Amino acid sequence: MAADRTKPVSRANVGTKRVVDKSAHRLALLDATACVIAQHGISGTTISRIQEASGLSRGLIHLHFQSKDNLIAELARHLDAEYQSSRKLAIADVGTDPKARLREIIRVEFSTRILNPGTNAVWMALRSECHARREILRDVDTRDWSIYREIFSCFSAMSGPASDPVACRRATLALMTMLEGLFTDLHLHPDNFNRDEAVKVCLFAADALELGIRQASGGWKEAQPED
Amino acid sequence: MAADRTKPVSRANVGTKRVVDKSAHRLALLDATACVIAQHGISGTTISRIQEASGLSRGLIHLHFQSKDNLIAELARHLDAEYQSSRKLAIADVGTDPKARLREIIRVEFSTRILNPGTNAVWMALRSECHARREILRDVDTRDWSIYREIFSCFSAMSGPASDPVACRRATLALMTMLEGLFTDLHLHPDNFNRDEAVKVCLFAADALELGIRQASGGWKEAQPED
DNA sequence: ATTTTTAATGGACGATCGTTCATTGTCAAT
DNA sequence: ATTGACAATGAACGATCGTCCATTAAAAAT
Repeated sequence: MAADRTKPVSRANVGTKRVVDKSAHRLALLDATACVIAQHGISGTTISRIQEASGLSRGLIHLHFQSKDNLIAELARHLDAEYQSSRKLAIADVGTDPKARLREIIRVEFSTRILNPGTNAVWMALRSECHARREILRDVDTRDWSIYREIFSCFSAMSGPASDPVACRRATLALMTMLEGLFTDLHLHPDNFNRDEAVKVCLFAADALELGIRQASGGWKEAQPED
Repeated sequence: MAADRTKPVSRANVGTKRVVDKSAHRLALLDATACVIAQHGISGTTISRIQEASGLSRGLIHLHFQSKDNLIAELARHLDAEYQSSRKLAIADVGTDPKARLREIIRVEFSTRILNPGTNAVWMALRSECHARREILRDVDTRDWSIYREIFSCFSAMSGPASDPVACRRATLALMTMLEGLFTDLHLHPDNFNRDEAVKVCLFAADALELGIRQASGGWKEAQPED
């Protein structure tokens, strides 16, 4: 038994029950914070309310996160990471057909996993404060520009080899900002918002934008070779 | 002179120098509040900071507005009224040609009078809190749906008499949500944002959406009668 | 010239804010 | 069984919050 002493004890407690509980508390606090922000707005978000919503003790908040500001910054990081992984997982096994890919990219953005009134309200709140809290800017930045490259390549591929890159760029920005605007709509009208109709609006716009790219790329004759 | 006594004194002091000063202070406070929100976020907006930004006395805030919450609600009303009147004035003398009208509607939304980083940040902040502050919901609601009717009628007229109303509706929503999304972009990237390019993206999308409506309305033959 | 009315001031109030820290509870190692 | 390490607690702190109100200043009415 004394031989164990030679071990550096290695700090590798990771995996014990304790550690699990700790990270569970961490998640519970992040979740509670999100709930409070969604319900009371960022200006009504206080440590007391977060404590109440989480059911955990007051001091725990400063044990896991050092300050309230840091808690909010970590929430931004957490939400961004969750959004990114959810999205990438959801579109991982879609084929290479650009039209099908674009449809799926749009559909996924409106899936309940990614877009729901609660989470969306938190995104809006964090974004509105991005200048007062510089550290969250990267995490709330239009949900990452990786989606830009994906949509751009879809439009490029859909519109044929001679597609005008400027037109593709504008179509991509148009669709991306549409998604943003629809999220705002959901935030303002959580009860009236119709997911299916929102998807249809996007799909209609995607088709229209493809037509726009084709026209901008000059001529219609060779524009529909494989349709 | 004594005869004046018979007058009910009529409380019609409106127009005196006093009243003018009063409303000037009111505007100064609203402006200062907007600046503080834009700079510090809604969670960093305090009476002290508003006082400091306005240069007026502390008690004045509660003299003009009864409470901080009411001050913010009045700011929402004020900004909405200013946006509405600016917009209507700007597109008042545009002709009836639907394409020209639509172009002007878009152009006006990105005019510095209506869209600037400071005001836009306040819109974002107020919107994010619309559920915690129900009284401002009407004023921050996607900048009024009057713009919906205008864009819809433009698309309808542009796409010919047989245009599919469902397609027109979707195109209108697409363009409106694009505007929303571009405002979010300006908020997140006030330095990178390019007004002219934003307008071009919208105009490109408007053209594309017109094509989309035409296609959805069935056939191309009679769709371009006057083009 | 005097009174009345109203705008404006800013010090002070209690409440609540975010944070700290001495203490307690709970496992793992000995 | 005892010890050491760390998670967890919540009472208490000073700071700042939004608000109130006694007081002053200034204009209007007499």
